[in-house]
Amino acid sequence: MDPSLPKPTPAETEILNVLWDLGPSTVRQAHDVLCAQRPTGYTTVLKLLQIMADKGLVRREDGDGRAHIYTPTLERDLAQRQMVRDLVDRIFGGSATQMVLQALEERPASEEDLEEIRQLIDKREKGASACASKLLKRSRISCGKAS
Amino acid sequence: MDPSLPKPTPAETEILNVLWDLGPSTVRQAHDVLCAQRPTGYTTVLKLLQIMADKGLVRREDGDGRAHIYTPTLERDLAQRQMVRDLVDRIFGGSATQMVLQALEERPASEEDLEEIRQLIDKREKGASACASKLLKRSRISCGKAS
DNA sequence: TTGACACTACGAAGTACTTCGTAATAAAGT
DNA sequence: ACTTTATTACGAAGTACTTCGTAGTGTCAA
Repeated sequence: MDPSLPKPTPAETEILNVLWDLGPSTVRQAHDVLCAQRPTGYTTVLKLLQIMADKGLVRREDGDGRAHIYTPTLERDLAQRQMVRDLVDRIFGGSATQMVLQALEERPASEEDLEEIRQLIDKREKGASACASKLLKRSRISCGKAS
Repeated sequence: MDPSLPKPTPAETEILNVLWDLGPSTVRQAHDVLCAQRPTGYTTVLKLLQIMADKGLVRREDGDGRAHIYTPTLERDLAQRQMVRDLVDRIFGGSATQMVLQALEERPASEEDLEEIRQLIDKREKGASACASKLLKRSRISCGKAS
């Protein structure tokens, strides 16, 4: 069903972002948004979408009028995960953890963000190994001073 | 000093990985390793390294014999961070948090890994909350949330 | 010295990516 | 019907990436 789609190129990724934001769109709609970000020719967007349709990155359907409607083949989060995977394989030796550490190093995340990540980890740990002892080890916000 | 080096291409990244693993190396050393991973011509590696030297991705020095010695310009972790940042900007709208969430979604990390991440978050949060509660003296940096 | 060898320099071919111009076509207005 | 307008199809130019072959050059041993 999904015979491993090709990795979108930079220009293609830009278009995918627009489609994910807008939902199924015509060339014109995509072009208008894209053009607001960066001067772009209409036929450039058209061509890109045609190529992407050939590659299977987008689906092309007929709309009311003559304009076609383009829809990304993959959901945004799925595509994101694939791209993350690609990066992890290429430069982190397959260790997502290493990448996460670098990512957290790079940008100061807000407290809410950190909390969100923490919750995901909690869920993970709970699910991954139902080791009861681990659960006790968990303390919410550590209020102590330096470690 | 570091006039924003160009982003390494896939083939260049492969070579950088080898150089980071091996340390400063000759073309032959890099080629041997690379060739073990995937059949590669010697002059291909040579050419790539020459191009990378032109771009500033590697430094080229004279070795004992005729062979030059190539060294990555950037430390591995720094380069990794740049590439992460690039990905985050291109497909996560600049939110490293979103990427971390997807990364953790994608691959089941080991418990040790999760613990490591948790510790980093703890350190982070402590820094932030310490700023909020303890160091409220206005003489310090006014600490809004991390922007 | 000369031949063998290792390394470098250079060029060129093949592919992919990006961009746009032009022509063809269909819809809509006058 | 005819002109205008919006859309698609196609091709082509320019750049970048990847790969490798060939030629040049220096080193060392016999």
